[in-house]
Amino acid sequence: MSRKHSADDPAALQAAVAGFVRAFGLHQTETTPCGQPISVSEAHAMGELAQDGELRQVELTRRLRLQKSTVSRLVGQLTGRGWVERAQAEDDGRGVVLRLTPAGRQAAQNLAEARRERFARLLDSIPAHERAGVLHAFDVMREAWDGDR
Amino acid sequence: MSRKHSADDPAALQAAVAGFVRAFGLHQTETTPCGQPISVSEAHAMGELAQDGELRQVELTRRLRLQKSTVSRLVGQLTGRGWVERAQAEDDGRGVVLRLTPAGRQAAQNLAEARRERFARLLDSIPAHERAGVLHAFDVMREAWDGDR
DNA sequence: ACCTTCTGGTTGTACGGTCGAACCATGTCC
DNA sequence: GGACATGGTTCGACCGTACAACCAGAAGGT
Repeated sequence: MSRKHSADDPAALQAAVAGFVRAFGLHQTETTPCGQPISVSEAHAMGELAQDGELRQVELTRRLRLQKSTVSRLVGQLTGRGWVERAQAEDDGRGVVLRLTPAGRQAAQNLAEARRERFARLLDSIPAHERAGVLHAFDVMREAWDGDR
Repeated sequence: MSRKHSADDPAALQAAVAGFVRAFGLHQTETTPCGQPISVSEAHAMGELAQDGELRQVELTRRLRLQKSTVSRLVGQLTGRGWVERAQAEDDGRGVVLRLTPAGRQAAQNLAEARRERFARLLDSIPAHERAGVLHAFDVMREAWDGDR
């Protein structure tokens, strides 16, 4: 596929990442790569909430790496859908605690299922002997990126 | 980082990809992950043009996986910056051929350099023995994604 | 030749995600 | 108690993308 490139050539890595990004359609904002009618950030937010049960809004902001204003609006949309409810933090009068409603839990489950199916199909297309390596690679990349940013 | 997960668990792959996407800040539209003051799509377009020298607009559309209207506007911006010029295709009266201007070539070179530096730093943060694997992983992912979409 | 259909591009319109700044309330520290 | 920091909200703006309508040139059939 890619032209001759050593593994130590930055251009090779760049090309590989760029290809991946484009293929996944990560610049298309209003649809999740898995085809769900929900924005990527919303999907991520739902994932975090489903996983943690309860989450401080500021913590969600940190995890999503967005501005607090953006997250505020984002959460507003999710509550608008009836998926999330806000509550006052007990230990901090300023804080907002986010929690999934029953409908939200259902939605998160559906999202997770769709995602699981999509990724299961994807996984099927990855030769079995490559899987562990691929998985590992993304972790390595994320850590490396965080490490020197 | 992630909890115990087998390499055959779709959720593991999903989590790995999600983490990577967020870490790279791919939702920030008007800055390239490398910190350049240019949109991701513009950067990709410049890369393609620099690589091919000449490119039919429709081909660029295909490679960037965008709508033709979006690309038309995108190209308009690049010509506005004086980086790209449009010409009539010789073999097709409808077609538009895109070419970098000298300034565009310079800009592309600067972008490439910034990208190279960023990825070189990133590469430095990746243990040497992981590099080939990481590189390979992105290719595998892209192919797998294309394969069953 | 003519008509139809397809294809490459452009323009208008709308939508939606993100940011920055201004502002408020609460917590924290000296 | 005053100064500063922190968590949230609201407002205004920007920009990338999609969809639809439209146009002009190409391709193919009759």
